[in-house]
Amino acid sequence: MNTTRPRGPYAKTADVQRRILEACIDAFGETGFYGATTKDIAQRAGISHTGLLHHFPNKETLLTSVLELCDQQNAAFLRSAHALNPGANPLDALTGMLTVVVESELRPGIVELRCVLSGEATSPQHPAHDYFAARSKTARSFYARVFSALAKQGALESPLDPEALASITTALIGGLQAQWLLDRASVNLEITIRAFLQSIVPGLRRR
Amino acid sequence: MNTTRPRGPYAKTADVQRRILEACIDAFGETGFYGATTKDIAQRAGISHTGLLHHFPNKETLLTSVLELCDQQNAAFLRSAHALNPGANPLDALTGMLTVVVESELRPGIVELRCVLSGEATSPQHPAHDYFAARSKTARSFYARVFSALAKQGALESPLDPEALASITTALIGGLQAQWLLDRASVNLEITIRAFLQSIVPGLRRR
DNA sequence: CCTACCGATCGGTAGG
DNA sequence: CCTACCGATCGGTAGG
Repeated sequence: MNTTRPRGPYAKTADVQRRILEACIDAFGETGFYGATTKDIAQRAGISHTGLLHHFPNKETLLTSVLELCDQQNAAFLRSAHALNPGANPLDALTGMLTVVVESELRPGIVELRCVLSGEATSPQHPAHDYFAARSKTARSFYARVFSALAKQGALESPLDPEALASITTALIGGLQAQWLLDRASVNLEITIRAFLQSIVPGLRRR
Repeated sequence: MNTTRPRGPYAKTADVQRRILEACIDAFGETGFYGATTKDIAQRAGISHTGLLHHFPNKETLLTSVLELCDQQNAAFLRSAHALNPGANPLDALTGMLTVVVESELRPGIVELRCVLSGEATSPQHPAHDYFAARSKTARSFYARVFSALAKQGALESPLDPEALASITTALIGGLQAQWLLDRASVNLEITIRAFLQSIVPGLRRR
């Protein structure tokens, strides 16, 4: 029985842990960190409550683990799209980030997770506060480098400086995702974000 | 004893209920609807748990009441700024909304409340889901009328249509407020939003 | 608007 | 002695 899973006694573990984190995406995405219960997460994953706590010792570890998983998946995709080097190919970076947003529409649970948790995490005492604060800073500096590189090439058409555009782009994506979750019929994530980016980066119009 | 409070047995009630709703702003803003407890809210308001439930029969009523209060305060301000008639004075409407955002910085608790609750409320089963969905629609149609009126006057300088700009403006404000809560030092709400609006509405630059 | 409580459920841990 | 769990239950606290 050769499957694609790793050999040895850890094959099952990786599988179960993955199912647990998928359950976390749903549970935290629906009611947030505070609203979710470890017992409900265990039930969704198809294991007992104590079985859950064998793999992840407490609720907070579930939170940090699921955020780590999402980051790894995002990073893996961006690497494969060669979109992580903003200085070298700023246009690729922008289209790469756009594709991530479009792909995310296929997994609304991920969008809900980020939306609900980032809202909760604005409070300093939230266990994911530092994570989201750092993530926000990282996103803004990423876009700032993209827009700076574009400006140097004369490919930026806006009276606003790169830092302001970075802040605006980050806010726009987050805010639009929230809008989309509230009313998926009348909000088109891809078209709206692309239209905004094209209005300030003419080179994006030919893609 | 003539004070500024209304006569009769209801004077104290209005006062207590106001303190309760202020406590709700803090509690819901810190941990969301799910994370907040009615006992904690009672304590913050300086009354007993059952005393709280005398004024508001359950947790959900506290939520709807506090959202109603915020809406009333916003509407009262916008009326006084003559910013609620987008067709007549589109520039006044934009500067009015900008002032609301700036004023909100003086009460971070209100910004946190909206941020945390709107995140939680993206889930359809949340008691404030319909409220935030309707609010989002209202905001977008308001800005769509503002930008349409500006376009008719030839005062709109953007390749994007009024509906897209409305969606972008709404998303930008919400997203920037979230960014500001995570890092107040490096995000300037007023300057960033004003800069964006000025980049598409030249008439705003002279204000 | 208080003290005194309820049915249930919380996050986490015991022994096996 | 390891892993992957189970049924039962801990001390406290939830909304009402």
